[in-house]
Amino acid sequence: MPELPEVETIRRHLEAAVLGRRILAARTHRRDLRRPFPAKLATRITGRRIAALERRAKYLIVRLEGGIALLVHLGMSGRILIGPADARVEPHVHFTLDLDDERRVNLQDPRRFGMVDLVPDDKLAEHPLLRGLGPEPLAPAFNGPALAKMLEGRGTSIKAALMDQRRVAGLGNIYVCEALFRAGISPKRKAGSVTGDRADRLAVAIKTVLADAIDAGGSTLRDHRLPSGELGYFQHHFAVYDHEGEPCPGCDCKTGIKRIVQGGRSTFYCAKRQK
DNA sequence: AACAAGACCTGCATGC
DNA sequence: TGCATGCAGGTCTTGT
Repeated sequence: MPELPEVETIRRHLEAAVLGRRILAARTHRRDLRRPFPAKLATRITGRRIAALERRAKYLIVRLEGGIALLVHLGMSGRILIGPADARVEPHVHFTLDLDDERRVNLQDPRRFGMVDLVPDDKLAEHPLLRGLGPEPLAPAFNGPALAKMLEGRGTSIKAALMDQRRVAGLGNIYVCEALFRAGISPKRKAGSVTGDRADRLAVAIKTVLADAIDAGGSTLRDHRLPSGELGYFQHHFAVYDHEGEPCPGCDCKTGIKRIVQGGRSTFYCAKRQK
């Protein structure tokens, strides 16, 4: 499910809804997701207040008082929903936090590709899952030259390079396709050939598509929900993603939007407009 | 070292 | 109706 805009949307809504609340009870409802839940997780976080909500790439970081943080990844199908603390636990809800205002935070993830870890604040920066991540694309320092440098010498496709979290952090299949369309760059182009003006255009396209998607609450194809249960609606603004066979919104070409497979994932693009 | 392919899981749409 | 197939927002591991 979630790429950077979906995680950022969830982060913002959680910040408004649960910042400062105390965890009265925490429960895991199975022993693992993609990886095991940390040992004694519930015991170690019970009684603590939620001190900050942050995001790095597609990871949500829930800082708790006392110098520890939950590191959460939502995989493909994960959501975080807030509901009443006395409600029945829904199917596929694997982790719950009962708060001091009679509400419950539910982590629901049918495919269980997500994960939760518990990390001391001073160990976060060197955590194995965060250590190797590339730059945040919405940071001011991310620009054409910085992007070109990350892509320098890469023989792989620009599509595959942008999907690689070590190069740019937080992009996934949807927003890579959409950014390449906005920048007029073919997904098949060699990553290392994206330099100069092209890299400038791509950096701007990445920033704007992410910002637009965050403004729209992310994209709900199937699973993504805001913590309130509301849908995101950026899917209505896709130019190419999931639009195989439809006319290209940017030109009058006859072929329309094509779908190819790169690295086992669908890529959508306009062969005329993207070079 | 870089890159592609396979594995991990469930649910849903499609077609026979 | 039932069953098989393929596909889905991501990463991690394995093999070339």
